[in-house]
Amino acid sequence: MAQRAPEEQDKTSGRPRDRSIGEAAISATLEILETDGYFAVSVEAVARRAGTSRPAIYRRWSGRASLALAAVAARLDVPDSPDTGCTLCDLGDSFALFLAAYRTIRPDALSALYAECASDPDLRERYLDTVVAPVRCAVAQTLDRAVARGDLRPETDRGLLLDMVGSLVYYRAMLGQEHLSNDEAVHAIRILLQGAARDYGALLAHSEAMEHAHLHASTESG
Amino acid sequence: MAQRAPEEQDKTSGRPRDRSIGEAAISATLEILETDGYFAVSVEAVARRAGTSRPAIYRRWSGRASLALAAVAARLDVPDSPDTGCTLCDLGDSFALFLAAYRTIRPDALSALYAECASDPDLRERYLDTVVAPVRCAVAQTLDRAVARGDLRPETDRGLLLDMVGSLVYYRAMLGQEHLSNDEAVHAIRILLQGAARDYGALLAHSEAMEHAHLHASTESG
Amino acid sequence: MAQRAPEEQDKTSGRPRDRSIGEAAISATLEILETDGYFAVSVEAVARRAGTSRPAIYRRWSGRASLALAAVAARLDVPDSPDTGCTLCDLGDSFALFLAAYRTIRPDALSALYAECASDPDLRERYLDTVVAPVRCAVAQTLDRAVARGDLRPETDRGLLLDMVGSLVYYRAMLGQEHLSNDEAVHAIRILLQGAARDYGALLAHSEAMEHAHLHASTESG
Amino acid sequence: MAQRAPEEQDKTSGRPRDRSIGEAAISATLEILETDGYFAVSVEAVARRAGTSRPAIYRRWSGRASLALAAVAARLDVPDSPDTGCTLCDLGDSFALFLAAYRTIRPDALSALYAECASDPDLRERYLDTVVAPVRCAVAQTLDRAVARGDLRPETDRGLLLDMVGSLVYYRAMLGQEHLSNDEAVHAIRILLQGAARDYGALLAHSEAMEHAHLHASTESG
DNA sequence: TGCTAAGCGAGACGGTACGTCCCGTCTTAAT
DNA sequence: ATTAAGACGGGACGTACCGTCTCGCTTAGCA
Repeated sequence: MAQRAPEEQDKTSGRPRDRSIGEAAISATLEILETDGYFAVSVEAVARRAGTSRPAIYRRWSGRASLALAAVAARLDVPDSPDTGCTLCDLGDSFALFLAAYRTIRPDALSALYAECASDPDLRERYLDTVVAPVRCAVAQTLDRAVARGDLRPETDRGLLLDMVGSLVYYRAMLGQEHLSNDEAVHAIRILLQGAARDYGALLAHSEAMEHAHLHASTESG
Repeated sequence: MAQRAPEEQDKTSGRPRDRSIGEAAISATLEILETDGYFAVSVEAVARRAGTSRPAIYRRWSGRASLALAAVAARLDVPDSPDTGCTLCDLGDSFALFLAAYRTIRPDALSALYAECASDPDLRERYLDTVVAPVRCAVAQTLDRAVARGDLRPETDRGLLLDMVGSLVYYRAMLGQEHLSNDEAVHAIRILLQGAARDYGALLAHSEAMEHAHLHASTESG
Repeated sequence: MAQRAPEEQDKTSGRPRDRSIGEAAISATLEILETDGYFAVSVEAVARRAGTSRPAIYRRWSGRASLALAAVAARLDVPDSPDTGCTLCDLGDSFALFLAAYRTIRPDALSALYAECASDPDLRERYLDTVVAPVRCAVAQTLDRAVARGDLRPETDRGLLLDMVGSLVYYRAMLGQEHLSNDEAVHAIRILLQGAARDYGALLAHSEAMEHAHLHASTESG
Repeated sequence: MAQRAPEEQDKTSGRPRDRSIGEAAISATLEILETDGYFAVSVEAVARRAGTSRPAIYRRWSGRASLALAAVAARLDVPDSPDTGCTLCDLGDSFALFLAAYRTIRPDALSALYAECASDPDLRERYLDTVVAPVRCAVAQTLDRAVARGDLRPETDRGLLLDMVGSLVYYRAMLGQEHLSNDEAVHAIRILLQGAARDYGALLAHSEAMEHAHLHASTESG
């Protein structure tokens, strides 16, 4: 009762699905989501706006939540984890990527969508995989590399640190009137790494050197 | 279109409102919330379980969200901010209080409730005041005292630190399968204060001393 | 699963039914019936054209057949049986009344409606009562009076005679491209009464005398 | 959009149509018609029961009505008009033949089928040709012979008389709980011919003589 | 024998209409 | 004036079935 996503059509016989309907439905959903919020999204309304019929929607998704999730997933650019060699920079870039991704989605849509997904295990998993995981995953890789470089204290609970980064973004993405700003992100990273890094000063120095190198590179290439 | 809370009845004439109906409705709402989750809460269901009629509910609240919010508010014990004189202990206690408070509410109920409140400015404000503010407020006082004692670095962004604490609790309260554990809370505080404290070692020492004093006190009184 | 007709609302409490919706539905049904035929009548289409919703229709009728039957019943003027004292005239008038009544309804609507009613005993009975019975009844009274006057041969099967009159009208009303004409009706009556009357010549004479009387009356009063 | 009957395949190339599919479909239709009535007939149901697919049906008929009509046509034995030389007997035999033919078809099927055919001119014509015409035609021939013999009054409207006979059978075949009985048919003929015959007594006498001859013949041959 | 065209079963398609649920409102009678 | 009762008008639901279409294969008849 959850996915039935368009991409899953591997059937050998039968009339092939009209791809444009699925796309129109996703577009319509995103429009409604942006214009009137999650609760204005209904299979009925989406079908109407997409110029199609309810059954055509139900053939592709199991209901409102599944549809909205697909729409949000289509909107979310899943960012690749940055790898500059500098833990501080990577973390900053990770934050920036998340923020960029979530900024395309109305804050309340996320909470409403999650709320509706929460009661269905399948859907909940898809939500976490689609919306939460990419963010966590990118940060996780960054942290893994930091660990590999020996930048973090050995006793640091990586999972918790992950949550502390992720939760901050989410908190604002879901509850906030506005998303986290870049300045706030930089500040938060400082606090977290001052607490978690083996030698924050060294990281900072490295970062600044990188920045200079980058500036030089930019200057030279420019 | 939002509150119409029971306490607002100032009418001078006519049959007075039966106060027990409001109470029964709140109880019924809490029961349904715990048993079957937020989406099982409907004015219909609450009226039925409270042994009253739908219009009687609508006379007191504007709808499901308003009603559920009132119920959650009734459930949440707003904790007083602890003041032990030790920043580390205070922060730990603050965490513990929030966790205790939120633990009485199903994680998904919070996100669903917020989602529904988000579209109505009045309701949204009430939600933030009722559910979010107490947590933030208690931590804020703790942080203020820490600042007053000179325990934090001067450049620390107190608001951001506040969000980092609050968001962690919320993140887990709303998204998590389970709420934050005490161990995780302790660990998180360590990271945050190692980052934000002027001298984390001193705070730690103070805390341990307090703990010993407390242990002695307990021992002596026991 | 059949009637639930608007007139049956005797409830003591609760919001009273909006009478105009029922009327609009009947009107809409009649319009569709006339314009596009029985098969274009659907609860959906009627609700749309009546500017209301499907449930509002279902609250009043059990479905398409029931609704269409009510509409046809509203259209059919149930004629009073004529009583001129002249069997020939009465029968002629009866025919004319039926024809006038059925002429307001598309021939194919009757057969389609009956076809759909036939499978539901309740509905079938209502159909017979509403559409068929009035016609039969009026003729039956005419024949009864003829019998009372001694105008018919004693061995005549009154029920069969009734069917022979009714069937002729129905046959044309349901199957025919066009309804029975007045001339055909007069001719049919002659055939039937020549066969069934004790003394057809006397009836004819009587009828002509009546006609003259009527003409004189008309002349005198005119 | 109406017939597309199996016999119309004149294509010169390509795989020829599998004749057995058409036959299986007709059989399946008749079975469903008898067992569950007209409304249980659907292209889907027929295809399933005939062990074939929906498109295969649609290749042969335009839809349910067309299919059902073909099935009914296959069932109806078109009776030859009897010619005994006796008007009364011929008419009685004609009635009997119709009744026998229609008795093989559920009364409600006729009205439902006609109702559905009525909206499509092509189909309507086919219905009249297939179901109605044979009956009318056989009676018409009987009446023609009666006219030729001088048995009917010259002023009799032959078409109307035709309708009076046909309508009576139809009326009962379509509307009735049960078909017309033989006794009723005899009685109806008496009424009609008493009205339409030049000399009913002579016809009656002739008929009785025939009957005797027939009895004798039967006796002799038996 | 190989090609071609139309047949075939299978099954999903797009869409209409269905009959139902539940929401939030309104009316009535009674307290 | 407010209560409990309960029906109201209506938005949306999820489903059944319609008639169509696409597929991959089969099957004749023409070349």
